[in-house]
Amino acid sequence: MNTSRSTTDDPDTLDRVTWALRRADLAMQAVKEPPLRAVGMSGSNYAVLMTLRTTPGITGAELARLVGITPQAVALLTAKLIERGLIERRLHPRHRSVQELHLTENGHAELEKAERIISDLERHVRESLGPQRYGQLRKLLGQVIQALPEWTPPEPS
Amino acid sequence: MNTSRSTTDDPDTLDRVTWALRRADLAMQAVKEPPLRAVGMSGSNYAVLMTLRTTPGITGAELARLVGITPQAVALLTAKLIERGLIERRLHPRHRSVQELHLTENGHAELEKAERIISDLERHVRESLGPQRYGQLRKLLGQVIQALPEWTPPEPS
DNA sequence: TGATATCTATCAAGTACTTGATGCTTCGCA
DNA sequence: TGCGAAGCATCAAGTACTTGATAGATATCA
Repeated sequence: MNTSRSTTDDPDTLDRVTWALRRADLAMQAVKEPPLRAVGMSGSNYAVLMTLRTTPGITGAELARLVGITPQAVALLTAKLIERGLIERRLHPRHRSVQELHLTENGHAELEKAERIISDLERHVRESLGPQRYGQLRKLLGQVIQALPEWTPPEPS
Repeated sequence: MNTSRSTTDDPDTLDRVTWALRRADLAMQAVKEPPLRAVGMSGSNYAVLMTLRTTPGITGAELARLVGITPQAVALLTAKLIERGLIERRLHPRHRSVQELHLTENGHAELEKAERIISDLERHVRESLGPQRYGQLRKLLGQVIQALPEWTPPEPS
């Protein structure tokens, strides 16, 4: 728990947004993983269920792209979640081999437990920053997400 | 390459900073991993070398905490980096069994190749956001990193 | 000085992914 | 209508970590 040294937080490195973003996400994972595990939900599980809630009926491949993992990994994850009865597969109306993924009733309930933890963390961040800067950060992150895909790596000189 | 659908970017989910942060880092990883690999450097490698540059003489355990992985994982990573001649171990002045990690001459040079890529990405983000908002984002992320460890998870009601 | 606690490194075994390759199904087009 | 291209799912094998446990070295304090 002592990050007091925090040598990586010196201006030289943190003045890069790319690095600050990485470190911030890392710190976020570090604090939210343990309580999530306590309610039986890993970070990946949460990401999958959360995505499934906002985009019901998504296919495995689409899910993979959104969460940032491979289709194979999705297959493994979903298999376990189906076994636990948190999600279910239905037939796709057009494609027969493709299968839609949906949250079950139980899945919604379990997700809600995790949500209580995350929204408390969210509240803490908002109160630490204040509503003004909290809103700014939210907006700026959205803009970064939009801007990133436009980038093309430089030619090796 | 088509993230045109982007269903997870809707206001309902992205209005959470915790989620936006995750997605932004994911998107960042997605664009920077391929070019980094092209110069023979994985994301973990880069993080290790970068941390070692700003904090020379760090121990494996300290490195593990800063990068957010286990000491065992550090041992595996460093073993390969030593084999490639990018870093080296020296004896710790006080503890005999503890070993300091340092970047080699070669390591600095290789890191520089990766740096060219990252700083180009950094430039793109800065130009997309504009200097004003870029600076804000940098500052806000720093504040989030500081605020996170203070949080304690809620009691299960 | 010597017992206890702490921090380091590392071995062993398991888990969560990855890259690579294949078959099936639908779609666009001649 | 039939051919080729593209997208989805899944099998197999390898890699990058993880949790769990152990041993050695130093600091703390009675």
